[in-house]
Formats: sequence, structure tokens, C-alpha cells
Amino acid sequence: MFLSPYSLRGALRLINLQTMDGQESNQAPVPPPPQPLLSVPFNSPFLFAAPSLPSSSSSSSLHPPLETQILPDIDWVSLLSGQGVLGENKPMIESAVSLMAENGADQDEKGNKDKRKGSRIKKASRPRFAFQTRSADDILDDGYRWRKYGQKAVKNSNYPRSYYRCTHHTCNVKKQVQRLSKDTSIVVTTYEGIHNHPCEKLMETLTPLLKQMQFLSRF
DNA sequence: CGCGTTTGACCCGCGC
DNA sequence: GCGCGGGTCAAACGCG
Repeated sequence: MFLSPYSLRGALRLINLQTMDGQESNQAPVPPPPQPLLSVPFNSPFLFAAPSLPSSSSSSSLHPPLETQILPDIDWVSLLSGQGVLGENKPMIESAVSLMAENGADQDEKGNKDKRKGSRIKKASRPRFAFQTRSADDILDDGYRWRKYGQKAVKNSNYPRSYYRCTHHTCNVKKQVQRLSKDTSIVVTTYEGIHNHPCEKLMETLTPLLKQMQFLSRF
């Protein structure tokens, strides 16, 4: 399964992080979004291009169709990679990112104090955003490689929360994955930070195409 | 052997 | 100060 900058246009509906951080507790002050989940198959051409292309990752096997809460006109690739692929959507992206940074600033600080006792370096807040997918699989293939570094049972939830880190050596993006106990078919994924490198699978897909275009442009 | 997962221990913030 | 809960570490383990 591969990301496409065009097919991915239209991004994921942002969930209020207070709800996210409340471990889906019922006392969350923000009511759930009124509209139903949009039925957008996650591995459909609309969201992912060239699902049959070869891949080295074992996680690239086709996922069952997912329903994803999305907002139109947010560029998902730009949001993840920090690159402005679709400039017209930038204001919305920035607002979304800043919103998440604002909401997640406290946790960001909390989560980065390990091994730094005595020298409290106030870390710049990192953008966070979350979305829900309706899937049997906890892990959706977003094109990046992740390494799991922890799993915790969280209060008020029947399902543990898993912690992942981007395996790219210079990248410090993390994500949390948790299945809702209220609706076990829904997986909540929270991203923290912005990738400072291109999506590997996207580049794998585009590189041969770009080479071919370069070759053809010589004529 | 390299890479990813598992899991218990540990750290830290927060509320009481 | 203490206990709780969330987040992270790191050794052990599994797998290709």
C-alpha cells in the first residue's frame, strides 16, 4: 500500500485531543462528532495509490477496508512530512498543527524528561494530531516505518495503548495507537511531531517515475 | 545477525 | 510525602 500526494488529499478528521487524552472516558467534556464516520476504504485508490506495488515491508499486506474520519482539504502528506505539497491547503494545515501543538504541549514536556534529571530543557512543543479509523487492524500502513517501544494498559479502557517511534534515525516522530473500548471497531491513532524525511514508500513509488520522466525529458 | 516486539522496571507529574 | 497513572527505557526474546 502506498501513499500518494494526490489521492491522500483530504485528510483525517481532527479529534479534540482532550477527548483523546481522556482515554475515551465518558466524562470527556467534548461530545463526539455529530457526523458519522465516512465510509472511505483506507486502501482504496482514493486514499492510497498502487496498492499492488511490491514492498519490502511485511506490514504492507492489504488491510481490510477502513472507515476514516476525515476533513476535506487537509493535505495528509504535508501534515506528516512537513512539506508543503499542496500549498493551497497550507493555512488549514498550519491551523490544524498549531491547534494540536497547543493541546499537546503539556504532554510533550512530560514525555521528554527522561534521562535529563536536573537539566530541565524546556522543549519546543510538537504538533500532535489524532484521528479515528474503523478497522480490525490496530496498525494502519501510513508509509512510514515504526518501532514499538512500549505498551501500557490505560485506565478506563479495556485495550492497551501502544507506543511507536519512527525508525528513521534523525526522525523523532511518535505515535500512539489505542482501540476504543466504547466501540471496539475504532482505532485511535495519535501522531506527535512532524517527519523530517520523506515517506519511504512514497519515494520508492515516485523514484522510478521521476527517473523515467528525466529520461523522457531529454528528447 | 539485524531488526522489531514484549514486558517489567523506572521516572515524572499531579492530586490529595 | 505518598500513591496513581501515563510515558519511556532496556534487556530478553522472536523471527526472517
